[in-house]
Amino acid sequence: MTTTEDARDKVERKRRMPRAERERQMVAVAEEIFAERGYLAASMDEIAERCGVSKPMIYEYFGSKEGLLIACIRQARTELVNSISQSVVGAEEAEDALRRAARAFFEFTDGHRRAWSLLLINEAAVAGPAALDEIEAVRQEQVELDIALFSAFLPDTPRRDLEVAAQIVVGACERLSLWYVAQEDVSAEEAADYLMRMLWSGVAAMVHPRETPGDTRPHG
Amino acid sequence: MTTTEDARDKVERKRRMPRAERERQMVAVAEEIFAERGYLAASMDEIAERCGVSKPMIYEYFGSKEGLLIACIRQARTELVNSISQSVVGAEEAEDALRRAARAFFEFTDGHRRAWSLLLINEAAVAGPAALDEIEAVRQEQVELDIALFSAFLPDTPRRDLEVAAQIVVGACERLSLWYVAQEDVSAEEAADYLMRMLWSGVAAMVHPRETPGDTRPHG
DNA sequence: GGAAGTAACCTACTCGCGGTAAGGTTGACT
DNA sequence: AGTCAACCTTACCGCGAGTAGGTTACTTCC
Repeated sequence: MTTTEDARDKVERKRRMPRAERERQMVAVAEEIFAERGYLAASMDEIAERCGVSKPMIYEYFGSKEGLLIACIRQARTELVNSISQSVVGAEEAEDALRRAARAFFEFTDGHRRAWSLLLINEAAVAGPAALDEIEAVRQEQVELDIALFSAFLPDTPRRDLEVAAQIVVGACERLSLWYVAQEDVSAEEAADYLMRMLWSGVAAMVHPRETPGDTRPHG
Repeated sequence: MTTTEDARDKVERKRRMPRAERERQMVAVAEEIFAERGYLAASMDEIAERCGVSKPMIYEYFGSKEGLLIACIRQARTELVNSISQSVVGAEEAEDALRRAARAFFEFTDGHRRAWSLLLINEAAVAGPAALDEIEAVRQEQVELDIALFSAFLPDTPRRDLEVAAQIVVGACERLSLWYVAQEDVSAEEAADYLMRMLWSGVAAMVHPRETPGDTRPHG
């Protein structure tokens, strides 16, 4: 019969796909369902069904529910890193670079809420240690990025001071992003400005501790 | 038979307990198992067994696994709030109060790791929206505490500025606490000093924005 | 065109765990 | 002694993660 299928011309339903393409689709669908129902409430059967495929296919490609989550996290991480990396090219001093990076970060969290919710550790620890490690790796990457950024523009500063500054910046960004997406009248740029107003003087003071009045430094 | 039981004199095993006491025991055991295995891997049967009781008792008292988790979170929250509240009595200016609060916070996260791991949202979002709300309530309480602390010592500052400052402080504390417990040669006091060095000048500048050179405030 | 090989896919199952129904035991108070 | 309530148990259900084993369709080579 020439008409190989009957009503199957309906926008290419039930197509067979090569592995790479199917994997991409599965990750996209999973990201959506994880974000919408939460990791626990999301069922593998539902994800499979929305892919137009049966459950064992997902296990074939990703091994486990946690494996699928990790794939989603990895993708979100890549997107985030790309956004931030692109935002800092062209910056000529540390302050400018940090402001740009912060702005890109806030824009990302606002625009890619699904992806961001996966990175928020919210849905991770549930799945086992591997997913948690994956999330911590994302944060550590942020920290390293900040350290690189500081030390590139402001050398000869103790590693530990850089690390502390970076940890604080990352923590502040994370919390501030949650606050800012809840406010309707605050833009990513304003959020970044708030952050810089609060943090930059401290970063600068820590990084080259000169001419800081009323400075009560800890010990050494 | 006078010997009502045989080998039951072994440190009061299988005693009957009044509800309040049993509930306390269950929360203590659950906190331990949640922290040690993670929420998902922790089984209600195991918790029941370690309590020397059968599973339906837990459901009788806490309704669900999530309910038990929430009870644990509430208790950890109470302990944390008590620690911080006590630490700030006697402070006479905002800077001192914030430093004491930060120090108490770091000491708590180091000393009560089990309790703290529950508050770290790590184990929460898994359980459903209620547990997540419970965790967010803890953070919001921290934020309110900071706002109260700032505004008590430094009045006539826009509410929004206080809120931003508080969010940043909370985020920074959270991240810094994770960093500091991993370092063996950093005390809670030093961590608090780091925090103050990085943040205080920004907080002070935001709270009364005078004589801040190069100040590019956002918009209004 | 057809056999052979392989990549994509499915049906039908097991099993562990959260949650529950229905009933048993113990002690306090009359 | 009898009763009532609080404490506690055994024995089950259903759902969803994960799997064993077979089927379909596309490519390749003659």
